Amino acid sequence: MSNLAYEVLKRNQLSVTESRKQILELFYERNNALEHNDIERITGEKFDRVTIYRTLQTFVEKGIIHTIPTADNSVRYALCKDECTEGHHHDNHIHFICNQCSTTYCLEAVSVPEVLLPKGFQPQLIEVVVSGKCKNC
Amino acid sequence: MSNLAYEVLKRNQLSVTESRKQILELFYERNNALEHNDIERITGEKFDRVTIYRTLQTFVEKGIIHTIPTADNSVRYALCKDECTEGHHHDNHIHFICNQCSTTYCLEAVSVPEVLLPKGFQPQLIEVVVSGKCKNC
DNA sequence: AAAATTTTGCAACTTTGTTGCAAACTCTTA
DNA sequence: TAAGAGTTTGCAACAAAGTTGCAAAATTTT
Ligand SMILES: [Mn+2]
Ligand SMILES: [Mn+2]
Ligand SMILES: [Zn+2]
Ligand SMILES: [Zn+2]
Repeated sequence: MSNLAYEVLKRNQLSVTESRKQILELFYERNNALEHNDIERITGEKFDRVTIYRTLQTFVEKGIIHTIPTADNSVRYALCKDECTEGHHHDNHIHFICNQCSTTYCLEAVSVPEVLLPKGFQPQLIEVVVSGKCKNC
Repeated sequence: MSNLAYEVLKRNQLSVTESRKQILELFYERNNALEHNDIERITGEKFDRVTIYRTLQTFVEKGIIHTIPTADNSVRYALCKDECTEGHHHDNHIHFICNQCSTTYCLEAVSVPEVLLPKGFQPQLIEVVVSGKCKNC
């Protein structure tokens, strides 16, 4: 819905522009992770590459989307839950990357497991990325 | 020791060349993860950028080193344990990246925790990357 | 020591990401 | 609802990261 994107932008004190609206809508429609490149491809030539970079960066800063670490060096982005706010991400779920269709899922139902670190190491953030075969492959 | 690198290359049926020996020695000396860029910097202008790319790629294929996923999009490499062989990595440890000194550790002592996935998802590889403050910071 | 094989370095190119700036757009306020 | 202030966009130019083909150099085999 066009309205959701609008509301989210407003709530985050962002000017509502065509690029921001459409890129955000894309995330709501697809409901899985996207890379810069996907967005460029899907939106066609509509927005400048630089605009897409800047939009994604803004969304990350505002806590609207988060990045997902991958073994190859691509950067993927996915929607945050509502608890994330400017400068403070509170995502506590793991990620799944399908080796076949390469879809990337946020598995909100699976929370990050405890890990016991050696003496002297103080954890701040734990990222778990599982790869394998997804439910559709 | 120059000899260790030599042996490892031989065991993996790789021709022993200056670049391979020196890059591999670097991993043994430093004993933590390195990125392409580190290697270029440390070895000075001695080897071509392309050679470093190709050497790292070869080492990964042979199971001599493995890559470590990171949230920013840098690619880090670290030595594998002996059980890794051509085409088959058997690393079962987690990684720690220090936010202060940005050193990346393979925590061999900490094994990857179990994760229970939703129905339909079949795990093949689980990557755990913890970031925070390391034992030296 | 020569021949066969592999690796290297170079050049040229692609892809990815960054920056400064004027023009276009969005928001505010009267 | 129109002008002005502020923000965002697209372009150009650049920098960094990664890839490919190929001849020359090095390594391994015979
Ligand atoms: Mn996620
Ligand atoms: Mn490791
Ligand atoms: Zn799949
Ligand atoms: Zn540290």
